[in-house]
Amino acid sequence: MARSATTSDVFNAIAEGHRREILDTLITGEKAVGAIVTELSLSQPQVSKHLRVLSEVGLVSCRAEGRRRLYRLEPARLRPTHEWLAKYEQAWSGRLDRMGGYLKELQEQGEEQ
Amino acid sequence: MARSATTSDVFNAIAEGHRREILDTLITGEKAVGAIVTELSLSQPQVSKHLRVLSEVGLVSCRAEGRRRLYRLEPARLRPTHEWLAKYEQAWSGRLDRMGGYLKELQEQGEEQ
DNA sequence: TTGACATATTCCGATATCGGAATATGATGA
DNA sequence: TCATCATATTCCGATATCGGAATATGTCAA
Repeated sequence: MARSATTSDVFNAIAEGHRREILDTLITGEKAVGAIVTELSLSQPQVSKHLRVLSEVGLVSCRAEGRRRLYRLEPARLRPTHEWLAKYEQAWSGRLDRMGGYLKELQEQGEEQ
Repeated sequence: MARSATTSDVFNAIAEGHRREILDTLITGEKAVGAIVTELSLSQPQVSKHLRVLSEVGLVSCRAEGRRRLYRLEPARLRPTHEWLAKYEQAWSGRLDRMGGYLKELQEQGEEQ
């Protein structure tokens, strides 16, 4: 066996720096491929390939507008990753009153607004 | 050029499932290599190699006790990753009212229970 | 239809990865 | 010292990865 496919899970998808930059770029809203190419100074095929990976993992979605394709962030897909990390937040913030606590926080965050 | 080294940053280090399991295992406290091997049913060299990667990235530290080596979590190293994700939390929790209707859906899911 | 534009795909080479098997290192206790 | 336990390292093969170059697909406008 060898390494697991990047295309199969979010953790691997965001392990790539350029892909993270692309996601960062999409925070402000939908963008065409060309816009990303310009903004990040990457090659067009490079961007298309990264977008494909992000798309397969569900981190972005795409709609066609004329001959352009607009990609949009799907931030909800990052939630499990964020929750995985949240467990450790407890550890570094010093609150060690065990699990259960972080679940409440997540819940509160959801209701918060 | 090819892919960037796993050993060089936290994102790549935690992209591997087994390494995440090892970190999860260490949440409760220091553990010897053998204990991890038993707990996760991985081979000993496999665990040692993953620990090496985690160690090089600073996600774990190590101290010797007799002939055993006790590894300990260094959760602070996860903080930048957590912060990178936190930006997106805004997006899925609905505070970015620039985003469309799917945010409301997520919001409802959060309040739902 | 044709040509220009926007994006996606394919082919490729160099390199990294993971896991297994075997072996090396290192500490302990008899 | 020697045998044993605990861990680390090396060598290896199969496979995935990223980026570049070239090319294919698809859409518009004249």
